[in-house]
Amino acid sequence: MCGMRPLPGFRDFYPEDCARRGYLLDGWRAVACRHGFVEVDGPVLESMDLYAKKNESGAEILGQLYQFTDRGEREVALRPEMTPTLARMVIAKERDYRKPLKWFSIANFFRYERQQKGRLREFIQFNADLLGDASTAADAELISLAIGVLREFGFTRDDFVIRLSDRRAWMDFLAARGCDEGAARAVLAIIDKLDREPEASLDAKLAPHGLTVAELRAFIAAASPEHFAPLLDQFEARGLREFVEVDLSIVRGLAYYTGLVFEAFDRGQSMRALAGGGRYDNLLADLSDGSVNLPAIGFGLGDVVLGNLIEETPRAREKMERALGAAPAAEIYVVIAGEARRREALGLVQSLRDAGWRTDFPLDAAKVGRQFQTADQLGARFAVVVGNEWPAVKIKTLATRAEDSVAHGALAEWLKTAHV
RNA sequence: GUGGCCGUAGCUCAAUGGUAGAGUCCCAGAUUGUGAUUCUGGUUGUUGCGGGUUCGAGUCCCGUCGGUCACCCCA
Repeated sequence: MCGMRPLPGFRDFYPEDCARRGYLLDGWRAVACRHGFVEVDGPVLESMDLYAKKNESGAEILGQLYQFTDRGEREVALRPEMTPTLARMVIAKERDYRKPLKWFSIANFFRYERQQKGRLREFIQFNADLLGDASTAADAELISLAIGVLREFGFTRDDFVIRLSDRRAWMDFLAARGCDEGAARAVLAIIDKLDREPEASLDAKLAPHGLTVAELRAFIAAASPEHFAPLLDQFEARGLREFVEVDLSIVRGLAYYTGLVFEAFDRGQSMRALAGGGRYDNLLADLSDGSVNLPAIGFGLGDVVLGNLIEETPRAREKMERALGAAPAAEIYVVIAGEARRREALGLVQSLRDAGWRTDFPLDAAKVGRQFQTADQLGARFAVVVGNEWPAVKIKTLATRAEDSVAHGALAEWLKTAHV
């Protein structure tokens, strides 16, 4: 009310929302580290030049920037993606690091677009990039990370698939059909819409290039597996072959991709791509005017679509709920049964906290029944009752309602054995 | 930027153009030290906002803001 809502496309994170977000970020970070990637980050605010330089033709992209003039008269923008920042960082200090670079980042991004399912104006994205290695082994390593991230949340081959494609296959095909590079780019944009636009309208767009939808579909259907055989073998060796398939209809929208491109989809096809990426072997050289020439491959994965798919997939949702349930607001609730013992209870609370237990207690005098109810609602495993029996305390295991009694000095030991 | 649908209590939703309601949540209590149920009581509304039609508008019309979905775009 009172107009005190967050801006369109922006989110408040209440405790349960923060817990969910933490679950996603922890999973991303854990899997990336497990794959030998290290974390990097950059500023939320960047100079406009960083984006203007990369997208000479991208007036559309510039129009989606949160852009303004700062108090120092600088033209700046909130970051809409990680790649320009990453490219700048790599170009500046790449000689300080052994190759290949295996970097990942977890960052929030801002795009001024109308929101819809799976798309907001501020979102969080996991980005991973492998730089300085142009091999198929590097391709497989990066895509395996994408698979690993999705599997981490409980998804299986029944839930998602990575579609592999290669722009070089298309460029060779189109060159053989007489398209120059500019025409080929235009055709790629049309291929990107194959399933979304009526065939007749696509045929009309293809006519100037001497092509038809039928011919494109025939090429997609005839996708030569030999070309992908070395890559597919890498997944075979990792036991991940079932998570990938070749699909040349994937071309991705960005102009800077130079070869392999891929997208992750939910098997139900009920939402937009979960993740997408590809090779951009020329970008660093282009941005650094040739001074840094590193091949690179990377992908991004957003929190919004991933969160939606987790909610819609029972196996994944249950896994998340288990994880969140395992981290209650309090493990131990100290019940103060007699206010005369509040000082002793405070000392006990402090010692439990120092010992590493998530501990809570009532700030005000309250009925014992109410205190137990609070303990229950916080998700505590144990209630420790401090009252007349001091220096002994009662320990109640809330789930079983079993009660035990120990000297307060022996509580830490009791909890340690009970916890195992 | 374009279009469809939607906007009523904190939340989920009712109400033929005729007195704005239910459930839930939250708070308090049910003979003073034991939590899931139950019972009782209580708070909460400029019906998103602004105009218009009408004797009368939550309801119909226009605008606006927001939500949602699709187009555009997808880094």
